[in-house]
Amino acid sequence: MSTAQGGPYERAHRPTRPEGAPTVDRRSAIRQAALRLFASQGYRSTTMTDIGAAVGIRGPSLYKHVASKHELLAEIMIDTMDQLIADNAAAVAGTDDVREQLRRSTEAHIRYHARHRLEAFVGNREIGSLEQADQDRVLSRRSDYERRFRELIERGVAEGAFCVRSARIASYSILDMGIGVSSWFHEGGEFSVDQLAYHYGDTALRIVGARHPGPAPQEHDLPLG
Amino acid sequence: MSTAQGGPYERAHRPTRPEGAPTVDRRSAIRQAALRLFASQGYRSTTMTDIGAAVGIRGPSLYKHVASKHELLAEIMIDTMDQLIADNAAAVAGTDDVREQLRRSTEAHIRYHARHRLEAFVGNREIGSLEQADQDRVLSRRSDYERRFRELIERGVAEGAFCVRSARIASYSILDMGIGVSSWFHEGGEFSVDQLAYHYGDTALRIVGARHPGPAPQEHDLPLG
DNA sequence: CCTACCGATCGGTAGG
DNA sequence: CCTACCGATCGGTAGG
Repeated sequence: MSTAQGGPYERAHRPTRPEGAPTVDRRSAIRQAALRLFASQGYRSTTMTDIGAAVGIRGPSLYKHVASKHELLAEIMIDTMDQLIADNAAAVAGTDDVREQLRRSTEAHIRYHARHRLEAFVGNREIGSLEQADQDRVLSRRSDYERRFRELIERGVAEGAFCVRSARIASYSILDMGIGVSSWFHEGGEFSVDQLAYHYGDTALRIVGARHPGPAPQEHDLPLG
Repeated sequence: MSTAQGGPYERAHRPTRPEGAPTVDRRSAIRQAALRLFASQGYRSTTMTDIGAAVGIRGPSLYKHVASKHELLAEIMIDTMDQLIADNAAAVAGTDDVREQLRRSTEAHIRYHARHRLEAFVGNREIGSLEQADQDRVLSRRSDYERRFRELIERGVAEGAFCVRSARIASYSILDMGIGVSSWFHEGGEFSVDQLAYHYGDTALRIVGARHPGPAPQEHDLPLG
């Protein structure tokens, strides 16, 4: 059940590293190990002993670097939402065209869920494992993030660029597709991250029934069109 | 949150029911309570004491009705996949038109995820909590289910009815949208289950770039079209 | 960074 | 269907 067990031997009382230098490094190693374990075994099934073993120390020694197991999970999930929001802000900042903004927002969404599969996966599965205060922090960020997509689509509809019955459901559709990516994507498969992002950018535009820009309104034969 | 709690009183040593009659009823009550608790707290955080309390008995008494906590989870998840596959088989059986088959498949998918939110939610979150043999059973059914959508889309492309770059990704997109529904849908909201299913049926046809049937090929202005 | 250990929890069994 | 309880696990602390 445990992981990087170097075997029960040659472990007793290895002296500390050359004096406190790589402590910062150590902390991120712990976080990374925790993330991997949370993703593969679940938060609840991962023990401090597991996390310690993954970085070569005992469970109780982790408390020199982190305050608690909860803190590790909360940090991962809050940072994930902050990154998604920051990426989205950058995506919409580059253009005024609502179609292009939706394409870039979707690409950023997909890129994050493909490149940071584990963070996204844990972030979506372990919300209920957070303490109330941290759960509130994550959920309010998630609401912000969802609103960005919804309002973008509403604007597209208002401008006549998009055609959907419900901007809310269209935004959920696009977001949920991306969340799914974090479950099945792996590098080295049929598509690269960039190809995947571009593909989903197109799909998002299909979902919202995007019409080509230009002076003359165009016809198309889509359902709901 | 709990169900048939008769209160903590009048509980000590109630004699068994009129001889083995409602045992079947009891068992499904236990299963329903377990499902609710697994969904809200997670499998690992739900105790046999919790489940027992939800049906008005003590934890150890559950073992008169179920073999183990694992069995409860495995049953829920396997039945869920069997139901999805059966619904899909019924959906495609009613017509030969590939567009209509995709629409009905998507509607059935959405309907299940809206009507059986908890089953779908638990089924997607707790795969890692299953024992190996049960996990294999669930994953092989899931593969079957995914293949049905993928092959349907491949056929649509071959017939010239659909236009996608990757049938696999298109099928994941549609399936993942549905999975998402089980996270946010609740009855009494903006849409009924039927409206939601119809809406997503349209969206699926947009995703695959469905063209209208008929002798004359038509033009449209979709990306990837 | 370690060992020793506390306090609490939990799935399941024994025996009635 | 109950109480009593076993065996195991776990997050975190004490003290070095």
